[in-house]
Amino acid sequence: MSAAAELHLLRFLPFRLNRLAAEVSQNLAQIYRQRYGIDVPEWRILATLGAEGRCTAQAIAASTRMHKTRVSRAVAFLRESGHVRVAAGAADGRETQLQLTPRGRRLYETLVPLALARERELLAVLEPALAAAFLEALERLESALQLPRAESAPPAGQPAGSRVAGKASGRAARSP
Amino acid sequence: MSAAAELHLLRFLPFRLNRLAAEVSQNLAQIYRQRYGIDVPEWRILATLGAEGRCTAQAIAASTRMHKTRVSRAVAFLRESGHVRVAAGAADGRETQLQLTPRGRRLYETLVPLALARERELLAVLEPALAAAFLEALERLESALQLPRAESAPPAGQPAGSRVAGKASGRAARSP
DNA sequence: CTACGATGGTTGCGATCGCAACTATAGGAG
DNA sequence: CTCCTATAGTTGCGATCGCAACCATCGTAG
Repeated sequence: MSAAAELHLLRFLPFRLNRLAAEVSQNLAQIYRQRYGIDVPEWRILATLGAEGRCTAQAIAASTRMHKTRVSRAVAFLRESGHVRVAAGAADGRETQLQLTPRGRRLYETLVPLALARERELLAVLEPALAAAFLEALERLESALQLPRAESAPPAGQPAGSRVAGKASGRAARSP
Repeated sequence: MSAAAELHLLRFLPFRLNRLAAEVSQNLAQIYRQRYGIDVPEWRILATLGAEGRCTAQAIAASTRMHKTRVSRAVAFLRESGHVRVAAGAADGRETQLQLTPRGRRLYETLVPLALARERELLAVLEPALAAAFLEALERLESALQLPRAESAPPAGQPAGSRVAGKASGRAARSP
């Protein structure tokens, strides 16, 4: 009866998930931190606004599960740097509709290909069937934990974005 | 042509991994933070020492990929709280061999079942084949990113710890 | 119209983290 | 033996984060 289970950290799922996520994030974050002067929270806001067009800070916080203070500060930074501005039609006096400026859009369009390339690079180490299973499992876990999920299934073969672009250019660097 | 690639954050793998890991971690961390007064870094050290028996701070940092200052501070805390002590046979004057005190061992043996239960609970939302695929994919990704991995495959059915010992019980609560 | 609870967003503050610098010991090279 | 470099571990410091408190506005009840 008195069986104390042994636990090897390197086989413990929560630890492994954390470590993997941290590693993946750091790789990617370093690129847009050093080259474009933005950090993870800022990137998430750019990505949300880039896809959604416009939404409130509250909506960003809800879908990304970032704390609202984190969103607030990152938005303040992006507004000062001219990547984000408040949208005109302010229905509710409390909320602030946000959207990308042209400059923010250019930065977004510069970052997206990098992000997608990194994602593909990651999934490339899994053969297609395994990758599909992995994504399926991810979806299940997210569902079980009641995390916000994208509605429709991604176009087969491309887990995240899919479209390609003629555009490339855009020079939206920063540094402070 | 200027169709910029769209990227939906909710389908973007690095983001999803981060969010999932944070969610899983937080769930678990809250338990041993509130009930036992230890935090994630401390837990990782307990887990490492519990399984390894004894090792240096450097070894802990390497295998967990925590920054050495984080390890240093967590070890300091665990030593003050009487869960960890320096082991006798100090070969090298620079390093410090660490090990659990009996009290640390009791806390470890209290936490392990909670951790394993949580892990099982998580994997239970995946049917066995999918869970196996998920773990396989995880392993591949870790390998691709050159993260430290456990050597031998886990006994089928039990992803993490498995072994039993004679010891059990112990009441090792704390709070500060 | 005024009062009041709820919500969107910001700010003060304490805690944590990582980097860089530091101390101390180890292990050669001359 | 002394110098020099590398490694184990600690500490000072600035940056980030989350919580709680706060401000402003909305919606509703009286």
